[in-house]
Amino acid sequence: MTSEPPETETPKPEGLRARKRQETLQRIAETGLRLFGERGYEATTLDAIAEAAGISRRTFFSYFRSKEEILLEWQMRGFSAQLRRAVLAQPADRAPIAVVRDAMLQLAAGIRAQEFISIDRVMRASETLQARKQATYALQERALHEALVERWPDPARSQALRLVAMVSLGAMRLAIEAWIQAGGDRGAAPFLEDAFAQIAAEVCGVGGPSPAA
Amino acid sequence: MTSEPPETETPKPEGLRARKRQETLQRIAETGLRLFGERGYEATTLDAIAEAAGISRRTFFSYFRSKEEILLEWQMRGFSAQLRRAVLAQPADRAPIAVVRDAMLQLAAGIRAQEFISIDRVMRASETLQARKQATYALQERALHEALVERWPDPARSQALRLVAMVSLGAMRLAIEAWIQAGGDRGAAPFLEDAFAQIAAEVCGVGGPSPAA
DNA sequence: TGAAAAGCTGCACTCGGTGCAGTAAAAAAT
DNA sequence: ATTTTTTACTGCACCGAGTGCAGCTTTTCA
Repeated sequence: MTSEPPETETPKPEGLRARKRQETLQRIAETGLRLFGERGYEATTLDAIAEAAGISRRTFFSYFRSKEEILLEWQMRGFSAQLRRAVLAQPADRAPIAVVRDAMLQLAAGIRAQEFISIDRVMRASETLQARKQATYALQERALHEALVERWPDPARSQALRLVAMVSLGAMRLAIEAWIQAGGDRGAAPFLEDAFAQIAAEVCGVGGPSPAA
Repeated sequence: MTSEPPETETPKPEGLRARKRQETLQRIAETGLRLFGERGYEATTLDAIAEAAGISRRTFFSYFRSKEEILLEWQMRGFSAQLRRAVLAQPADRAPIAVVRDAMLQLAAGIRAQEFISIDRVMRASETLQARKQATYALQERALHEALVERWPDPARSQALRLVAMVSLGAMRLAIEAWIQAGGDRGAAPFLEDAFAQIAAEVCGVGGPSPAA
C-alpha cells in the first residue's frame, strides 16, 4: 500500500485541511454574529469571539482580516457576484437600468429576511459599522459597473454605465431601508419597483423649465 | 461707567478663551494635514501630530474625536451647510433635481482645487479613509434631503426627494472623480453638468411600470 | 516513514481611543 | 483685587484591535 492514498472517506470537499478550514470559518462567523446580536458589536471583544469559537485570538486573524469583516463578508461575498450573474442573464434588448432593476428584483426573491434584518440591526447600532457599510456599497457599485461594461462593451458608454450602477444601487439602498422599516413581511420587490419608478419620475423633468409639480 | 466694558482690543471673536481654542484647532488641522501629506495617513501617529502642534496627545481628543476627523471635518463642516443654503436660494419654480444641480454648480465655482486635490490624494491612499469618506457622503445625503424637504414640505414628496438627494450626490461624486482625474485645471462645472445630463439620458428611457419579463 | 508545507498558538509590541484625577488658567462673582 | 467657579491641559493607567515573530503541531506529499 501507501503508493495510493486510501481515501476511505472524504464527505464533500477535497482535502481534510480545506474542510476543517471551512468549518472553522463558518463557526467563527456564526459565533460572532450571535455575540454581536446578544451584546452589541462594540461590546463584543475578539477574545470573546475567539474563546466562544474555540480558537486563539491570534488565529482569528488568519480567517478574517478584521472584526468588521465578520459582518461585511457575507454582504460582499455573494451579493456582487450574484448581481453580476443576474445582470448578464437578463434579455439583451432592454435599457441598462431596466436590466439592473429586473436583476435586483430577481435577487430580492431569494433573500432570507430573518437573517438580513438581524444583521441590519447590529450594523445600525454602530457608527463605525455604518461607515463600513457605505464603503461596501461603493465596492458593489464598482462590481456592478464592471458587469454592465461586460454587457455593453462600448467604451463610450462606460461613464454612463457608472451612473446607472450608482443610481441603481441607490435605489436599492432606499428600497431596503423602506422594506426593513416596514417590517420585512411583504417581499422586498414592491419597494424596489417603487424606488426605480420614483427615480424615473424625478429625474426626467430636469431639462425643461418646470415639470408638472 | 463700567457698566460698559472698555474693550480696548478684541480682534475678532468674543472671549480670549474662544480665540485660543480656534487657533489651536486650526493649528492641529494644518499640522495633521501637512504630516499626512508628507508621511501618509497611517504612518502619521497621533503622538507625532500632537507634538508638532504643541499639545499633549490627550488634548488632541478634546479638539477632534478621532484621527480621521481631521480629514473629514472640513468635508462635513461647511459643505452640507453651504449646499443647503444654495439650494434654498434657488428660484422656486424648477424641478428639485435641477435646483440641486444649479446649487452644486454655484458651489463648484468656490472650491480651492489645490487643497481639494491634496486632501483627496491623502484619502485615496488609505482604505479606512475611503470607507469614512463614503460615510460622509451618506451624511451629506441626509443633510441635502432635509434641505429639500424644507423647500418642498409636502410629506408625500419626501421619499422622492430622498432619491433626488441620492442621485444628485451620486452625480457629484462621479463629477469630482472625473474632474480630479482630469487634473483639476478646468473648472469642475462642466463635469457636473455632464454627470447630470448623463443621468437624465440613462434613466428616462426606462419606461414606467413595464417589467413584463 | 520522513521531509516540507500549512495551521495554530502565545508573546510582545504598536497604535488609537477613553476614564480619571490633579493642576493651571480664564471667567464670573464678590 | 480677591475669591470662587468654570473650563482647559496634562499625565497616567488602561482597554481593544491589529501585526510580527518564533515555536510547535498537524496535514500533505514524496
